Amino acid sequence: MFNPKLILSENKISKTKFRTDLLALFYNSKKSLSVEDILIFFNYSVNKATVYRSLDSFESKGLIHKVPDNYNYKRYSICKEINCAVNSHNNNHGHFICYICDQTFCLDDMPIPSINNIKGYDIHELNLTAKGYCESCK
Amino acid sequence: MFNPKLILSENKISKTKFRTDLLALFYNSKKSLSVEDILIFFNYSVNKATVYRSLDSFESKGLIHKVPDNYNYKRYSICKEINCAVNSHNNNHGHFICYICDQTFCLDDMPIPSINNIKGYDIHELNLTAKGYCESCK
DNA sequence: TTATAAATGCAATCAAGTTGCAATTTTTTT
DNA sequence: AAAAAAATTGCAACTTGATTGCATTTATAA
Repeated sequence: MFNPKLILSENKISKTKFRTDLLALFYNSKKSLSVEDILIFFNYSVNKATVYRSLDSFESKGLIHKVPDNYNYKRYSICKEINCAVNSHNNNHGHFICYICDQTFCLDDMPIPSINNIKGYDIHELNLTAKGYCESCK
Repeated sequence: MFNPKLILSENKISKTKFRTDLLALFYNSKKSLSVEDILIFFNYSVNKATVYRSLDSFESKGLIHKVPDNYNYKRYSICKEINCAVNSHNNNHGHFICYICDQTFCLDDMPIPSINNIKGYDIHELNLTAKGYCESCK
């Protein structure tokens, strides 16, 4: 079981009501979350600057990671990977974006090909994004 | 050999001086082009709205395609793929973004794994973006 | 050549995201 | 537990890539 307050403590983030609830939201959500998603969830009772700053904070502590978004908005998922740490996310999984609901899903078990070099490019990162119809929309 | 004016004609795009030059620029450039790149090339003698509208026009006719950009700016490459057509780009190749120069390159011969289905997702598109050091920057 | 359509420049506008700052809340120190 | 220090919040202003309306110009079709 996860304990949002404990996790915030361990990461030296102040346990305000909003940040505790936001982290719990991430843990309970199977979906990734955009800033708009979060504002809607909290009924716009929180300022957008606060949301952006909380997300920055969570991300820099390795609690959440950025995921690709259909419209290039900021969008995050909880970090499930054990190897995630401050500024060193194990983001070595693919993502899936649905044509219909625009939702982004982490494909934790999608195999990422290991290519280090092609045509002289020195490859250090490889991101795979699939698009199509998700389970609920197909 | 390519003939910008012919290509514009074939695609029912008016052969203005700017659009002809812009298409030639894309054909002659090994690199992808951002709006800023284009404005610099034309010494800011053209309005940015014109640039955006020209790019939209070229893209919708399948002459250029959007490529990923390090800063999420709009960035395009010439379509080399034979199968590219109006609103149906054969964008089935990888892209490489350089850590240093932020340039985006098309990896035409990068193998894209063919995955159609994973965990119940109905996959129609697969995009691979590599990052690292390009030939000039490593 | 004339009329019809497309492209251009300019300025205003839009929207996601950021920043400065004072006020509030949390955490640490005494 | 109270005081001091640090972190968080709300608000409004701002930044910036991109878009839009509209009058003017240029290109294409008749």
